[in-house]
Amino acid sequence: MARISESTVRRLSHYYRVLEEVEAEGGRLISSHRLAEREGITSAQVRKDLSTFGSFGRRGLGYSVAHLREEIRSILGLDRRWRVGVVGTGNIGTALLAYRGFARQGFDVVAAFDRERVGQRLGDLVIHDVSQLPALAPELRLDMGVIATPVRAAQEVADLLVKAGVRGILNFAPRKLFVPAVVTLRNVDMTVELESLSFALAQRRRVRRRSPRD
Amino acid sequence: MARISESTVRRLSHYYRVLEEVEAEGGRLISSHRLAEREGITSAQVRKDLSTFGSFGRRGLGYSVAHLREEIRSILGLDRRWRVGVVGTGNIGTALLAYRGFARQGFDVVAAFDRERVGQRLGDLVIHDVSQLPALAPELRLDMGVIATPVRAAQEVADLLVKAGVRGILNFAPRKLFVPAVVTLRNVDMTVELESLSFALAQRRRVRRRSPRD
DNA sequence: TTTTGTGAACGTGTTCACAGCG
DNA sequence: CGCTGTGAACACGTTCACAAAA
Repeated sequence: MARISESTVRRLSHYYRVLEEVEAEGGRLISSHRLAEREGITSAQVRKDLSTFGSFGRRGLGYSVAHLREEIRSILGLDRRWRVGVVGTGNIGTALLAYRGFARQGFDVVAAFDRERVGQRLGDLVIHDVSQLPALAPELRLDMGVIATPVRAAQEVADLLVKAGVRGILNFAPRKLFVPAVVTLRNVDMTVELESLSFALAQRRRVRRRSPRD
Repeated sequence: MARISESTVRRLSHYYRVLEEVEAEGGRLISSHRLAEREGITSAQVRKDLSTFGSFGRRGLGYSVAHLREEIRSILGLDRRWRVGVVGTGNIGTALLAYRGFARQGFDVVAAFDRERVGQRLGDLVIHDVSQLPALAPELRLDMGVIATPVRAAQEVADLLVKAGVRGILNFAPRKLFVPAVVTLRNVDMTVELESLSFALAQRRRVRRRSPRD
């Protein structure tokens, strides 16, 4: 199979969500055009993305909503359950633990770690000290780890998670992390997003000043 | 000025953070090579990014840490303060309100909205009902809005923020929002990130199964 | 006739490689 | 000699446009 771009995978997530909605609304067929419309992209993009994985549509008709949803579900690996450990139980960590949507989509948070708050309950879980991660690793069998700690602890936690055998890490700390190539890393960096907004707003202002009539 | 890519701006944020660190460590000069190393990218990328905005380096020497940091600060619009309104005071909204780092970088959260919890205090702020947004808009003079509400309210809140005159929106709700072109929109979607991890992990497994000796 | 699936064309972002300058 | 700044080459993702199929 040809290499699949990160952007294709992200769009697959979006298609999946739209399909869930359309299905709930009772739609049975959907064209690439309508799917594209709801995501604000082109229909060619939708067809190209989907064709990477197979021929799911029927010419002249479109895609079966239920069937396509099921295909994407399988492609994204949402047809199985993933064991997730969350490190850091501040607001972000808590948000992840609280959001029922994740459990519904196959992500089970099976352990929560923090340096403080050890022993406290958080939902069904008891908070462990981060130092317990290596000892608990064999029993937890984590697939993924979420880093929701302060910046300064992030790399150390990443190392611990890697040693604990996770194959994916979702990092919320605003810092570049280094992990072995076999471990997949995704970053969510609110600082970058806010600064990118700041740039866009400052930029408009600059452009307007420089060329008031363009 | 040539069109500036989204990825260049995002890297600028990263450079900025590295420069702050290096400065704190007492470094006075930095080469594109060293800067690149800390971000895990190529030095050509660093030079290309920076050259979009000017010639900040000195051949044979590198970049002055303090000067480059200041230049990027100005480019990103962090040399002024932005008035931010947060809608939704669940875990995500609270995280934003609580994180001191934002205030330090020029983002002042000047209002918090929610449907529930109206009248409660959150830090320095009193929570208002979302319906009060139009009435409060002239006095608040918001530059940006953060949407940290449940999915179903997100588009409605976006419309309210646009009417309130914000020029930038940071959206945490996992749904495509439609806003006028003059308003800049950035999305943070944890669902997409988790599903992209899930894909990567499922993918490795598939690849391994298909070609055990490659 | 409608809509998919897909090569070809296009555009954008990244990397190369080296001239230019300190 | 070292490191920046930058055209040229390259790689990759997106859009076009149309043959194929229902």
